[in-house]
Amino acid sequence: MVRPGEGSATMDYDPQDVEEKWRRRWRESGRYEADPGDADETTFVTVPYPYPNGGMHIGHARSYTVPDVYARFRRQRGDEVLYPMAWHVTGTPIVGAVERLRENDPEQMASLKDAFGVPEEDLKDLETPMGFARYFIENYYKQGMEQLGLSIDWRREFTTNDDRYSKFITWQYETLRERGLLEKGMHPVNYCTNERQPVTTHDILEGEDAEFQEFTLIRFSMDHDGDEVVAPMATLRPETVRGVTNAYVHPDGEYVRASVDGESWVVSAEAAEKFDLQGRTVEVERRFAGEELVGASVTNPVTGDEVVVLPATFVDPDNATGVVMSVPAHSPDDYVALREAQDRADDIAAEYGVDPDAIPAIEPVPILEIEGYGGIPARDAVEEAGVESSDNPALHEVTEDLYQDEFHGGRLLDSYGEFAGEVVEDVRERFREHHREAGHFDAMHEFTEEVVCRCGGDVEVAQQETWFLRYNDEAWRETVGEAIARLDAVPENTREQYTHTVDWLEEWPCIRNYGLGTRLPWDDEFVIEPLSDSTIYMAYYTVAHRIDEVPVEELTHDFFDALFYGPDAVDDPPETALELREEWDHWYPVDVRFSANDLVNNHLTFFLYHHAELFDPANWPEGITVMGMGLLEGRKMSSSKGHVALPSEVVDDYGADTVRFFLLNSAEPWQDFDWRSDAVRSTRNALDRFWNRSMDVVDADVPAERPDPAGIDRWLLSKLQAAVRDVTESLENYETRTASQTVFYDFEEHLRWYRRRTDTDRPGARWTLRTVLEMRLRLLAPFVPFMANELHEHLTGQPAEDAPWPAVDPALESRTVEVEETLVRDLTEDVADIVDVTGTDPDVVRVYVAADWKRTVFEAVLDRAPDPDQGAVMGAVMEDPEMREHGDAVNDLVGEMIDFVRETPEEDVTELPGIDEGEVYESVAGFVGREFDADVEVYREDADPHDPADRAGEAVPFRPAIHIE
RNA sequence: GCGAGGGUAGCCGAGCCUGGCCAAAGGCGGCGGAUUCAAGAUCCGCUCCCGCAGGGGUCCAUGGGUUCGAAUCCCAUCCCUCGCACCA
Repeated sequence: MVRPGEGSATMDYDPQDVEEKWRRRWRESGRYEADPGDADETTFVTVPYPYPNGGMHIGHARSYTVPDVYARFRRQRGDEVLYPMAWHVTGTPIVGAVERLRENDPEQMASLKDAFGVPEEDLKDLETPMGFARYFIENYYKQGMEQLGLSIDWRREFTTNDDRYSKFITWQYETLRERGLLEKGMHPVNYCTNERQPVTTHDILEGEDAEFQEFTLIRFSMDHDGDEVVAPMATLRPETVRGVTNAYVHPDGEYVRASVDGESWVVSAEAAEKFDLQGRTVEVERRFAGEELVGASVTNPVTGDEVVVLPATFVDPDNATGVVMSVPAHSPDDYVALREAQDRADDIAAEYGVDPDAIPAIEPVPILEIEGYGGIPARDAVEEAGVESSDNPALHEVTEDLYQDEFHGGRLLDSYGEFAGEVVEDVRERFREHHREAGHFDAMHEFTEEVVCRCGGDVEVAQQETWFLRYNDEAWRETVGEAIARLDAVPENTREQYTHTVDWLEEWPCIRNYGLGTRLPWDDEFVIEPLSDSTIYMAYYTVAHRIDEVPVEELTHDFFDALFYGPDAVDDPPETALELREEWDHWYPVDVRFSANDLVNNHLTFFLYHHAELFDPANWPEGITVMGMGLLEGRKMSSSKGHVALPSEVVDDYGADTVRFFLLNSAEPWQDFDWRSDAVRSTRNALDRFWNRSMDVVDADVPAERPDPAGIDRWLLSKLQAAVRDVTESLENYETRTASQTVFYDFEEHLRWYRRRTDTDRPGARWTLRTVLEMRLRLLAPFVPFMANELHEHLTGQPAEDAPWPAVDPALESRTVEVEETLVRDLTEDVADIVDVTGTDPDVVRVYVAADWKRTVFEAVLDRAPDPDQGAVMGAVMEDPEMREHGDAVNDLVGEMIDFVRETPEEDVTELPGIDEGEVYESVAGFVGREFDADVEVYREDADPHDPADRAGEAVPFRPAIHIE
C-alpha cells in the first residue's frame, strides 16, 4: 500500500500539492514574462482589465481563463506570447463603494462580508478608494488569477489611476482634440437639487431605472397681465398639436411668470427651476396660483386657434411645464377628463369665472385616422373598454394601447399639408423638426418617474456643459467601418452588432465631474470617464514595465508621439521613447481581445474607434472574441445576495485544473455557462480517473522501439491523429469546449473501445498507450496545465508546456483501418442486438459474408456515386447474363446499396472496395467470441457454408448475415 | 417598438452553417449488474413506444412549403433571454 507523500510514481491525485508546486516554479522562473525575442510569430492576447470595486467571482475566472488557454496554445506552437493584466479604477464605482462602506450600507456590508468574506479587521483598509481597490486587487483578483494558473506577465501590471498612465491618456485626449474629434456641448445629466451637483446612477435611491425623456414644448401664447407671453405645453406626441381643444392647469398649484432666455413664459414654479437647470436663463418675476390662469384663452402656434384653460387637479405641476394640453380625440385620458369637466361645467364656470358656454361647446378634434377605430378613436377605445371615469385603473391601459396603435398605424389627416397621409411613426420626427425651426416648438428633458438621491434630495435632469467624443463623425465612422471589416469577429454574427453600434452611436460625453482617473488636460475640473480612458491602453501594456523607469515629467506629448508615431513625428524625439517604440512595434497589434458580450455596444466598439483613428491599419485589432455570461446553479449571480462562487474557494475545494476544465468544457466561450456543483464534482472525478489511468501508463514498461502494431493499435493511433487535427483547428477558432471535449472525453470513448478490443498488456499496446498519453497531455496542457505538466514530466522528464504542440503524422493515419473497425463495431452491435431481442445466450455465432455477385452489384452502384440512379445501375448490371439469373433479388439489392452509398460518408465509401470483409471478420473472431462467450464461425455465402437456419442468403455487402445458436 | 440570440428526449446540452452516417453525441438524474466491510469512488449495461433475429412506429416549439429524403433549407405564427447608452 502506498502512503500519501511517499513519493511513489503511483501516488494519488492531490491537486493542491501538484498545483502549488507548479505555481512556485512559474513564479520563481518568471515563466510567463514575455520579452521580444526571435520567434517567427508573436501573439498578444488581452482581456478588459478588471474593475476591483468588489471581489472576484467565478464568472471573472472564466473571462481570464479562456484567454489563458489560447495564450498557452500559441506558446506551445512556438509563438512569443504576451498576456498582461492591469486594473481599472476610473470613475465613481469604487468611490461609491467606499462611501457606502463608510455609511455602513447594509447591502454593501452583506456583499463585502458574506459574499466575499472580508474579515472585520480588514474593513479599515477599505476606507480610501485606492485602499479599497488595492485590497481587492491583491487579495482577490491577483491571488485568484495566480491560483488559476493564468500565464500573465505580472511585471506590466498598473492601475488607471497611476501618474504615468494618466500621461498616456492625456496624450490620447490631446491628440483627439487636435484632430477635431472632441466637441464641447450641452448634455442632460442627473442632478441632485439638494447637493447641487450631478450624481451617478449609483447615487440614486429611488428611480434608478428612470430614463430621460425629451418632451416637445408647444409654444402656445396668451395674454397675461396685458403682455403677450408663452405658455409652453409639454407633449410626447407633437403631431397631435392640431387636435388640442383646451388646456389644463392645477388651480392650487404654484405658477410663475418668468423671463426665460429673455422671453416671458408662464409655467409651474417647479418647471421654472428645471428650465434653469437645463441651461436656460430664468428669472422669476411673479408667483401666483394656477387658478389665475383658468378661463384664459391660449393661442395654438400651429393652427392659430384659441382654446380655453380649464382647472384640473390631475395636473402635476412637478411634471414637465405644469401646463397641459388636451387632445380628447386621441387621448383616452383627455377624453374622459373632458367629459368630466363638461359634467361639472356649471360649477367650474361659477367657481372660476369661465364663460358658461365655453365648456359644453368643446368637441374632440381628430387629427388622424386609423383602421379599426371610428372618427374619434379615444371615444371608441374608452367605450369599448367600458371606462366611465378617470379613476378607473383600466384607463391607463386603454391609453397605452391607443398610443401604440396610433403610433404604428395612424395616418395624419389632410389638414397636415405636406405631412398628410403619413404614418405617425414615420413622420413624427420630421414634423417636430419642421415646427421647431418655425419657432412653434421647443424642448425640455424630464424623467419617466420620480428620482430621489441617496441624500434624500430630488434629482432632476440638468443640462451641463461637457465634452463629447464625436462618434457620429462621418469620416470616423468610415474608418471604424474598415476596422470592423478586417476584424476576426468571433462568433461571426457579432460583426453586425459592431456595425449596428457604429450607426447608432451619437456623441459620447467623455468626462465627469468627479471620480478617480485622468483629469481633462485643458480643464482639470473634469475627469475622463471609464469607458473613455480604456480604449487603447493595450498599447500601454507593451511598455508598462519599462516606462516605470522614466520620470513622470518626461512623459510629454512629444514622448508619446515619438513612441507611437516614430522619430519623424517630433523635432527632437526622446531616446527612451524610441527604445520603447521597439517593444510596441514588437507586440502590436492586439491579436485577440476576449471580452464579455455586453461590452460590444460600448467598450469594444470604442476600442475599435480609437484604434482606427490613432493608429495605422497594421496596428488595428485583429480579433475580438466575445464571451457569454455565467450562472450559478441555474440562477444569475449576485454579490449583494451572497449568490456567488469565489475562485479561491472552489480552487481549494476542487483544484485549479478542475475549475479550469469545467469552465472551458461546459460551454464555448461565447455561450453562457452554468456553474453547477454536481457537474463540477463529476469533472473532478473525471480528472481523478484520468490521473490514475495515466499513472498506470507512466509506471508501465514500454519498449523503446515501436513493436509490430496490431490492427487495433493502428486504429487508436489513427484516431489520435484525427484528435490532433481537430483540437488544433478548434483552438484556432477559440472553441475551448469542442477542443477539450475531443481530446478528453471523446478520446476516453476511443480508449474504452480499445480496452475492450484488445489485451492492453501487449508490448504493442503499451507502446501505443504511452504514445497516446504523451500526445494527449500536450494537447491538454492549455486546459489543465498543472496536471498535464506533472504527468508529462513523469513520463518524459519535461513539462508538457515545454514540449511542442503535436503535429499530425500522416504515416499513422489510416482511413482504411478506421473503416474496417466500424465494420467490427457494426458486427458486434448487430450480434448484441439479436442476443438482446431473442434473449438467448449463444454457443455459436455464424457470420456469412455476402456472395461475390452482390459485391459486383455494390461496385456498380459505387461507380455512379455519389447520387446513383436505380434505373441506370440496373441497366448496367443486367447486361451480365449471370446477374439475370438472380432476378428480382438484384433489383432489391441495388435499391439497398443505393441507400447505403448515399448514407455513408464519401471518404468512407471509397475505402470499401479495397476491404476484404471476410478477412476482417476472421481477424476479430476471437474478440467477438470473448464478447459473447461463444464460438465464432465465418463463412462465405457462395462457398457452400454450413447454414442450418438458412440465413446466408440475407447477407449483403458490409452487412453480413448472422445466425446465433 | 428596435437590434441580437434562442426554443432538441426527465433535466443540462451537442447537432442546424455544408439535408441522408440522426431515435438524435456527451453529461446529470434514474434503473439493473460487477467490485467492495462500506461508499458520494470505479467498471459494465439499460433509460421514447412496440418487437423471442439485427426490425418497425412516433419524435427535435407550432403550422405550412421545398426535396427522392428535413432537427437541419424556406415562409408564417407562438413563446423565452439579452441590449437599447453616457453605466462598469
